Amino acid sequence: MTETANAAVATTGTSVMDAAQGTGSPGRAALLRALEELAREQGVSNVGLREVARHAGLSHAAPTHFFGSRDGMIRALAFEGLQLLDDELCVAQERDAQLPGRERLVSDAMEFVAFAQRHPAHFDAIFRTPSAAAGDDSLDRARRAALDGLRALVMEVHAAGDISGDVETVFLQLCTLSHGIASLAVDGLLKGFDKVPEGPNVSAEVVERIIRAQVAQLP
Amino acid sequence: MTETANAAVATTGTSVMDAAQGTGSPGRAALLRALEELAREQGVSNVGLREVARHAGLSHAAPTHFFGSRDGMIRALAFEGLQLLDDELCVAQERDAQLPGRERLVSDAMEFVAFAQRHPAHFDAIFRTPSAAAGDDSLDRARRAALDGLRALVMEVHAAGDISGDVETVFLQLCTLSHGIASLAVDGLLKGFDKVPEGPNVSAEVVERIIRAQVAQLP
DNA sequence: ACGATCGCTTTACATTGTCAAGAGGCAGGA
DNA sequence: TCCTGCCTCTTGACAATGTAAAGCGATCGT
Repeated sequence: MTETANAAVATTGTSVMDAAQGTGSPGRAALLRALEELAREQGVSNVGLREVARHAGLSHAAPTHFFGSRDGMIRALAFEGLQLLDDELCVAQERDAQLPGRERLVSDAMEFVAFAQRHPAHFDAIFRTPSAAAGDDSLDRARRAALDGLRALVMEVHAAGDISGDVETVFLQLCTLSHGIASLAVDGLLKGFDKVPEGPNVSAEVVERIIRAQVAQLP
Repeated sequence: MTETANAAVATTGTSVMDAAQGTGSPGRAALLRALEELAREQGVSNVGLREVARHAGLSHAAPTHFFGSRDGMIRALAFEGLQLLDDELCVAQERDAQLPGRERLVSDAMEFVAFAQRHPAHFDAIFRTPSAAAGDDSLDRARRAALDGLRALVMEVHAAGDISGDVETVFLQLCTLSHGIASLAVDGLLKGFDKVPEGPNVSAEVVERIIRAQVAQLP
């Protein structure tokens, strides 16, 4: 039983996504909440297995029981985060369905950055701890699937004639730009720039200015 | 002597930059080389203090002797990397001095992600391990200084009339886009996209396509 | 010649991640 | 009813880690 625990959970669900929350024993959920809270302050890769257990009020071996290993625990948080990301992006796309095409692109990219700032621990686990996910292709697939929503939106806006140019390149531009903003914002590395006010997290206005400039410039 | 070792080194040099290589005892240099090699495969935050010492053929306490702590060791790698980044960006800017304005922007941004792919351990230490640098404002300042070259270039190109629009926003666009590409490329997260060939590291052509599209669209 | 500093090791200790072996409870079947 | 198995979780142990303190030889300034 090296990592069968989460592997089983990951392949049992109906969709690829509902792996994390699926069958939630109270202990398991408490551990994930503790991990999230600690990782939000220290970064995922700096939280310890036993620290999480202590914070959740359980014995030091509880995490390995549920997740198989420390990496398994982080993977579980990543899956939970992908589910969350998918949900939030879906409701945002619904909400903005009647906006003009380019506005929908702006909104979607902003929503991605907002997700990273709302759930920094999840964001970290999903996109910035690939070492913990090495050899787990299910996470790779889930990660890619979560981005398909944005890809589809780009194609839709392109088909409607609101933008032109190569669809995949536009998609890559939006992905990398959003990821860059989110990463820098979460790490507090955007603080030193002009026009970026200090504060707990980067204001949405700055994010919006960057993304809006980007989208407005699309061919 | 909590962290006086590197703090002393960091404030002794003539410039802010030459902190890492400055006074290099052979042991210290060997440790940094070992750290770089190990971090290039495992990621900075997954390499252990004793592992580095072993790899360098020294006793397990050698790193703390030179760097004060594990975090100090990572900070030292970050400073070394900033020096390196500054150098490489400078020679690139000289080399491209006679190119048209927008080409210089493209080249500079590409040089940044090339740096990240050439020196993933340094890139990681500089921009993606802020927890290790917490409370060390000298690293913050050095990080920002390293980006001033790009900012100056943007201002120059703007002054020459090759681009218009808000300079700081353009600068932020280029920074966040480059950082996003570099981060995803280093973590191997760009592999699953269409148009991105598989391989050890993302080909420069893809990077160029994204950045070139970005720059071409600037107002 | 001699103390001080540099470069590094040895020893020691608290803490971590992981494994094996349970303990207690709840379900279902005989 | 009792037995069996599973599910949740603990206890105990072990190797490995990060950090601190003390020490040891060489080199250097005085």
